[in-house]
Amino acid sequence: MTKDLDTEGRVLEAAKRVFIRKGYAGARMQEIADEAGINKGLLHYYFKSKDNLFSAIFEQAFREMVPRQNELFESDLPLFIKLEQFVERYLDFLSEHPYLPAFVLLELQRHPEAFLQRISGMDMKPNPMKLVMQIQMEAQKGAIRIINPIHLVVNILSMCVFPFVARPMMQAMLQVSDADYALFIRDRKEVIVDFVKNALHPAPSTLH
Amino acid sequence: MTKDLDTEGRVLEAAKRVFIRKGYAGARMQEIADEAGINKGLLHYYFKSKDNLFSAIFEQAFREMVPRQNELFESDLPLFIKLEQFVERYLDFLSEHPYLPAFVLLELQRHPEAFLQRISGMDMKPNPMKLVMQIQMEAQKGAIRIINPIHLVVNILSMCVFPFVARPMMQAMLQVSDADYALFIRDRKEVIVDFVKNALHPAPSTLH
DNA sequence: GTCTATAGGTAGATAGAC
DNA sequence: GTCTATCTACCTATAGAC
Repeated sequence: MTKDLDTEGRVLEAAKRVFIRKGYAGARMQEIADEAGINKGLLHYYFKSKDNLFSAIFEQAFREMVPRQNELFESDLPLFIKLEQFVERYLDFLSEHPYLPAFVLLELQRHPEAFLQRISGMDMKPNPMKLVMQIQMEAQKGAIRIINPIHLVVNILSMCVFPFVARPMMQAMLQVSDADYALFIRDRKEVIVDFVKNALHPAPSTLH
Repeated sequence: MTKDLDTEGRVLEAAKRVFIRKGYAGARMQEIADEAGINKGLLHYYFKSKDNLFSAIFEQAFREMVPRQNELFESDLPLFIKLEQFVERYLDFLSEHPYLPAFVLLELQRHPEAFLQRISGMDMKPNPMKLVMQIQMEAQKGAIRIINPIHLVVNILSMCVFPFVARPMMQAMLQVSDADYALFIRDRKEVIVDFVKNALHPAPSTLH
């Protein structure tokens, strides 16, 4: 599957696998070379240092995660249609890259200075402001309950992403196999959409 | 503040700080020794190896996080009271230990074999079954909407924990300072409780 | 218990042959 | 471009004086 790539491409593929599995500190240049089917010397020929190689991988991973969020933030669809589309697509994407969120979020937490400024130079900071405006408009029209839009966005992202970040603990808690967890995630598409729709329903709550 | 502890206690405190900040692979025994105000040799006198020391720290961190979840799972209070109490207390706890969830969840993801079996020997696996039963009862009575209880539990945990795991990205997205983020978290207590209550409201949704 | 010194291994990086 | 061999630095762990 990686046989048709040139050497630099194979290195990037291998580095991505190893860095995502082990993190920056746990990754070994030797292991990346082994997975790419080359030797250490050649690694440094293509990427001068471990830092360089990691930056390339991290930026790529970040570029994969964030534009999917911007789908939610920047499309012009009606609110609930947008919500459905986003949850559907994002959960599909995360199911195909289940270790990506933990990698991005954790490395971000461990090297905040270095990367936050690199990201600002990437002009792809997630920008939820358009969505925030849309939510406020809907609330003013009375179409949905009044809610702080920022918290709503964070709630949606939380329910989508957290099951991937916390997967080992969730699986231990629920005592389910890998296959069953995949089914569980698939079910969440509908569950999350319904949950949010109901939470936004404009009828006043009489529960206490 | 750590002056009144004996050496072993100071080592544990220092190790916890360093491991949580850097992770297992990124932590250095030298740094732990420095933070504890002793030298490397003495570290090995108390804990034979880095692995040993890490296990002690990880188990302690795990023991701090999980019983708080069990508060939600095992108390006998009415559903919504329990929910309010849990969100309030868990967010307070996480605010005091903001880096704990990322540490536990990530190291769990990177050493699944070793720790999942250790945890099963700790007889403190989170067990949500009692809460699941309670949710089913309430739904049968018609007091709340019919919902898969497992997904409801995961939704609640997600909305509480995710903002701490994803903090750097959230702060970049929302462009808020550390102090403002603390206020944001404080606001979430009420937001999450309201959001869940409304989502569970038994009135049928007419939105589309 | 606490220290210094160092062994033993491995990491990232470079030099140079082909 | 790709390899082998090697340098240098650092990390974990141990030995042994006090």
